[in-house]
Amino acid sequence: MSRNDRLRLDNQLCFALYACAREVTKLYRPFLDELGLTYTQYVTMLVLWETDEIPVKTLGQRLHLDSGTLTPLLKKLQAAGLIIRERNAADERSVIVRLTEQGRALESLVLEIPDKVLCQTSLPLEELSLLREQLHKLTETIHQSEYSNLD
Amino acid sequence: MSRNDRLRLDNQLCFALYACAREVTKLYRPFLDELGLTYTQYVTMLVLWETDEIPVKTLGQRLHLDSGTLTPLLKKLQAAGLIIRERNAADERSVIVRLTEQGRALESLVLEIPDKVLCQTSLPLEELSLLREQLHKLTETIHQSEYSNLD
DNA sequence: TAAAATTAAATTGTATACAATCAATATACA
DNA sequence: TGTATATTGATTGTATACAATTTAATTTTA
Repeated sequence: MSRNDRLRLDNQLCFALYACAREVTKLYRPFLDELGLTYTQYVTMLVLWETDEIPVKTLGQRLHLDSGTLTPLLKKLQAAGLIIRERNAADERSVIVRLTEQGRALESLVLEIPDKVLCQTSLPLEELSLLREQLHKLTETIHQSEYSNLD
Repeated sequence: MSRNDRLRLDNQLCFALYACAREVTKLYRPFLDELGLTYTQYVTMLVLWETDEIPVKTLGQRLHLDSGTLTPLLKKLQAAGLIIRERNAADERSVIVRLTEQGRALESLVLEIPDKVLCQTSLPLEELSLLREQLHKLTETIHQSEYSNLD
């Protein structure tokens, strides 16, 4: 690749990711708006539906988000009646997030959303699945290299 | 895929994109910090190095960003002396963004960054290139479907 | 075991994102 | 021509992201 081409926006993997992530997120918005959830709140709920009673720390590791993002977001979910936050009695430094009945019930209203969104991409399921695996791999590799940089 | 699996975070293409995009962006931060640029400011500069003297509107289409994001960002780039913003004399509704000498000079300091970042992903170039193409395709498909929804 | 180091959240400050609205300008067309 | 419509940026308000710092609790260690 020539010196010039290397900086072309369309040759940047980072920009392809950045733009694509935002476009896909936009597809979720109309569905999530109906439920009063933002996209980040939605993925947070996905984790909680998988693993209830989880420390903020673990939630952050799962979502690649820190407390600066999660604390205000979780306060909003709590204000909406979907979760409860309480200190871990065994270790008061830790805050445990727990679903309310209402929070648990919301899962059934969300079940169809991923399919509806994927349909709009009009790509074969297999291709989407492959893409997802490649992204996981890349994310993991980067994450590993970040940890190894802590030496 | 079972009813349960469909909502698993790790099965969501959207989350794979969302997390991966943020991880890759983080790889740029140390390099961009040295130059006093944020990631969004960096991709904005990439467009300007390709196409100088561009309306805000076109810049937004290229970056998939609207004026709510671009206006304050461009004011910061102007304050940093990298660009000039001026109304188009031929159409006063439009604002033209133009590089300063300093803005143009910055390109040479950025040339090596993409390679340095990609190295850290330790993926074969060919694989990265394929991934980029798939993302472009997906982004375009979504974008098209958004336009067709305007009926 | 008391001081030092570590850990987990919360807080603070800066910079996006983006929907919704507004204001200025330009265009269409009756 | 004169007005309705459309276009372009700017503004406002809400919600992330994330670095850096602070606070409180726990663990390590001299």
